[in-house]
Amino acid sequence: MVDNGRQLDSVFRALGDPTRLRMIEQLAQGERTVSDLAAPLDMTLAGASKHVGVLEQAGLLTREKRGRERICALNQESLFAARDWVERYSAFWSQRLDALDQALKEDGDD
Amino acid sequence: MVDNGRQLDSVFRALGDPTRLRMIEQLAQGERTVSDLAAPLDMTLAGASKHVGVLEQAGLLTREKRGRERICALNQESLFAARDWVERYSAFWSQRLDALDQALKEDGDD
DNA sequence: GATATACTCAACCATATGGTTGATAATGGA
DNA sequence: TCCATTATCAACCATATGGTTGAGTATATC
Repeated sequence: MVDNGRQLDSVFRALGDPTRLRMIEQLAQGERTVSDLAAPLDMTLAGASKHVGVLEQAGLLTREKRGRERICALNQESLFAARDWVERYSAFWSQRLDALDQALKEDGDD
Repeated sequence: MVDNGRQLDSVFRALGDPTRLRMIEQLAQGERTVSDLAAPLDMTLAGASKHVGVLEQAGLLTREKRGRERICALNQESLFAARDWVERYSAFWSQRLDALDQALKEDGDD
């Protein structure tokens, strides 16, 4: 088991760009070539390719050569790692709010 | 209902830095002053303050002046927005994998 | 009032990032 | 074989980012 723990920030950084978010949304619906991903974007193919590279680097997708195309596919693991982190820390916070709530309720309970 | 939808990327970008991830982890345990957040970091207070600003800008925390201190507290909403997005698109992808699985199974089912 | 504390702001610097163009490689189809 | 398609690479540019220092503003404490 790899320690994904401390490159989570690179996953979030990769998601921190509207162009790349769109790419992920595309890929959630199935495999896409780099050209497919580039098509809806107002950008050169080379530019789009660089974005794909960032997502690949962060482990969010895989790129497989098939003929002269490169087929991109989502890689769940990184997405799940991000989800787990966010869930964990928003949950912590929720618990604290609940506890605070409880304390206030009991305090005003005379 | 505000359209948070299209500044999600700023939330992810804010999370895309290890220093700021640590800050969020701190804040998940309760309110903290800017100095509290800065203490464990190898960085000037001014530097830490800028990071807090980024998180505030992205809506991930609120900063409230109390005496000469600024009390920082997590703001669930942005965190939840991030969680929801990630959950949604990783789920889409899972469904596709399941469907593919099913199709393959049925195909080889003679 | 004088001084220390907590923090922000502005200016600055080095590096990273998002984009372009032009060249190149590899594959597919006429 | 010849050309078009798909994609990457390298070089370049402008702007954003992460950090610093030095100064300034409130607030607390002596």
